[in-house]
Amino acid sequence: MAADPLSKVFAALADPLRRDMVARLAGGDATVGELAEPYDVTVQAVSKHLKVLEDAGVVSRRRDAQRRPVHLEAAVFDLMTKWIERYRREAEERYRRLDDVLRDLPDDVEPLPPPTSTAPSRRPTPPSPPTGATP
Amino acid sequence: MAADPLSKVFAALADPLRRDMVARLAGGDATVGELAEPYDVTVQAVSKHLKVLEDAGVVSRRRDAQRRPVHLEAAVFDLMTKWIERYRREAEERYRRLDDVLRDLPDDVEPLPPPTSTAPSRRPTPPSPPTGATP
DNA sequence: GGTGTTCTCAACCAGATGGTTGACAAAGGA
DNA sequence: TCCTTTGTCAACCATCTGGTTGAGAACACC
Repeated sequence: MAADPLSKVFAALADPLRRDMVARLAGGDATVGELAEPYDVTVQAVSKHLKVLEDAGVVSRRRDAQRRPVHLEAAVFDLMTKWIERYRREAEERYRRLDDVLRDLPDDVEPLPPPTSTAPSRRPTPPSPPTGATP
Repeated sequence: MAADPLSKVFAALADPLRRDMVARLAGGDATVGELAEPYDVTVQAVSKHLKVLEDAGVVSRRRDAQRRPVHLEAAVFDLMTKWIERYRREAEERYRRLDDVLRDLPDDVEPLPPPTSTAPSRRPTPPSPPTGATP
């Protein structure tokens, strides 16, 4: 379970029940019992889910007597959006450039059938294999 | 594996090797062999990873003779950012309001010690239990 | 002190996941 | 035609995951 932060956040939100809890926590803190109430699972299961979310930094827990109010940490979302936006933008940029190329083609050139051949070996960096792609 | 789309996308990106492949695909399409090259795993393993990404709609594959060029589908990222931004905004909104309340407190009220008691039972809606939080 | 409430920990189980090897299909080139 | 390249499929294996039950810790209240 020593995964990188980004993997943990994505994995934490890959579960619909956990996403549902996050959605509810966006409306205010809640105890474990309150969170478990609408679901057809034991409190223990919910407690495990919360541990996953906490481990990923998505939520934090205080101590209030025997209760453990859960609090949504909106900050981690930045981590994801940054990663997503980075590569989305890069990909879109690439298509914009491709469009330019196609538009600027002199008329006597055949307009390329389907763009078959793989991108011209423009691999940006041999991205240091399994580092987690989190530069 | 009949998970909802959002779960599939999050799960697909929860693996560092898959995220790394996405990062590289943002720079241009690539074949399975090219993608596998920098990693210390078999081509079969990479093929499996690509199936996960394809199943989640993150990539698509063409057919080019015996090659299968892989293409990044930037569109699915919208799905994620929408979900993320929605609850991030909701949570931040909540804190803005909390700040307002604290600022507008009459001076004779004790400024609240550490904010201990759970949020005032303001659970917005019993959010239709295990629907997947994908409204 | 005893009781009830809230929550976590440990052990267990079924199913998913990520990796391997081996076989094979499909296409290009000798 | 035969061989090589490229990739998938199938079987197998170890580990992770999400659920359960049972036990117990920590605290409030009688």
